[in-house]
Amino acid sequence: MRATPASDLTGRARLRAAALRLFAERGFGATSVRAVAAAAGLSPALVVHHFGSKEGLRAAVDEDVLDRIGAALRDIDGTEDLMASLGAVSARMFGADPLLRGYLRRVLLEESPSSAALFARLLAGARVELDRLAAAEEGRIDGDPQWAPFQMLCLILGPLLLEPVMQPNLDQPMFDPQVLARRSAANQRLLRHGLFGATPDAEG
Amino acid sequence: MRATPASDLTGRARLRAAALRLFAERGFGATSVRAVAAAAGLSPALVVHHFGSKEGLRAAVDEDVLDRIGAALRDIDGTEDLMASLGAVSARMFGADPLLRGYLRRVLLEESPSSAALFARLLAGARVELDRLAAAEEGRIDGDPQWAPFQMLCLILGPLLLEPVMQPNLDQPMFDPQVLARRSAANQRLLRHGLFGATPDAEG
DNA sequence: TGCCAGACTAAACAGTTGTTCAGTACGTTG
DNA sequence: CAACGTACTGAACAACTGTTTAGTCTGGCA
Repeated sequence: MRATPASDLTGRARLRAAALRLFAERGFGATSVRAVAAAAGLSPALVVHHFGSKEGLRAAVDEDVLDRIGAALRDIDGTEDLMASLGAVSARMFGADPLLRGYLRRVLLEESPSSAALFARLLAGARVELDRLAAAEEGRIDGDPQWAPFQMLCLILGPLLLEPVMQPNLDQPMFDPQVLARRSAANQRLLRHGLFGATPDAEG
Repeated sequence: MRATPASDLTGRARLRAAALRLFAERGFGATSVRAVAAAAGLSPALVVHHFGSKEGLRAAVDEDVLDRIGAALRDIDGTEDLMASLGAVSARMFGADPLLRGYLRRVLLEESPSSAALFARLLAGARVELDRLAAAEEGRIDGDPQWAPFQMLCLILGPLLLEPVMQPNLDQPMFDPQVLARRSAANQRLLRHGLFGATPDAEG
């Protein structure tokens, strides 16, 4: 599928990749065009040749990242198993690439068209997911039904956003597939029964 | 004659306040010393005179912010009412000042001594809070007891971190005291019984 | 073969960056 | 009074910023 052909190892792609890394690590404002070019082993002038400006480079990186996430979300949309979908969302989206996580972190906490679009999509997904969960459960949501999807997103996105401060307090890598699966199971348990399980039977 | 020589309207304090605002709005890397000085109506050279360097200024702002938060947390430590404490944490800490929220957002998502110290403190608080909650409930935690406090922090910090992307999807100001109280009640309900309430009884 | 579009570069542009320096104003202390 | 420390300033510093320009190289097409 993803061929990664030579055509995508061109200067343009190298610059975008280097920018993703540096923007994720240092932030957009603190990253110079020269630093990006140097990291890609290319000339600074090539940035403006390919992307028009530094802002154009950011737009290209944004688009690339959002495309990747959009594709991951689309892949998941078909799933029917609750557990699998909740877990898969986290795994596919955020487990993948530490750089992607870092970049996403920065995107999500500013108000921009990109971030608004991404969050709207996540919110819609959370609502669908909640409906499924409600259907599997008895039915209606107890508390504030409008706030519930936001709570769900907090549980999913929280570890992503707080990774830098949470990780030092944990002994296992937060985005290891196994840990991630365990976490999404815990999230689901919390959403269904709260922390203090009403049904201590079932799953071991 | 300064109108109020009361130790905290001096140039030093004005610079710190201006820096807090600009760092919160644009980030540290994207804020120039000149911009800070101009916002405070002072000369750029005064920044280095008082704080040694731009980095020194950041340290001073960090210290100021963490002190404020530490004080707020200390005030709460005495509380006994569950609902009140969970709500009060959010209200006192984050409801207060939009600038503080913005700054905190940036601090929390990088790995630094400041952020590590702050999060460690929050984590300890969450554990205490959870113990209280568990005591009020029957007893032990169902799922992963080590992860539970992190989930709690996700619910509390999530809206803070995601404010810029969440707010456009809501019709009321997220950090309005009333909204905040409702949110913390919803969080507590979620933690106790999950989204699909087992006990639809009274509520305050 | 000649030719040209596109990838790519070195050098230079004007503006901004954090920081330094020399010096002024002023309240306190000797 | 003089001397001093401290808040504060404008001007200048070298280094860096994003961007421009003029030019070299290369692969494909006429």
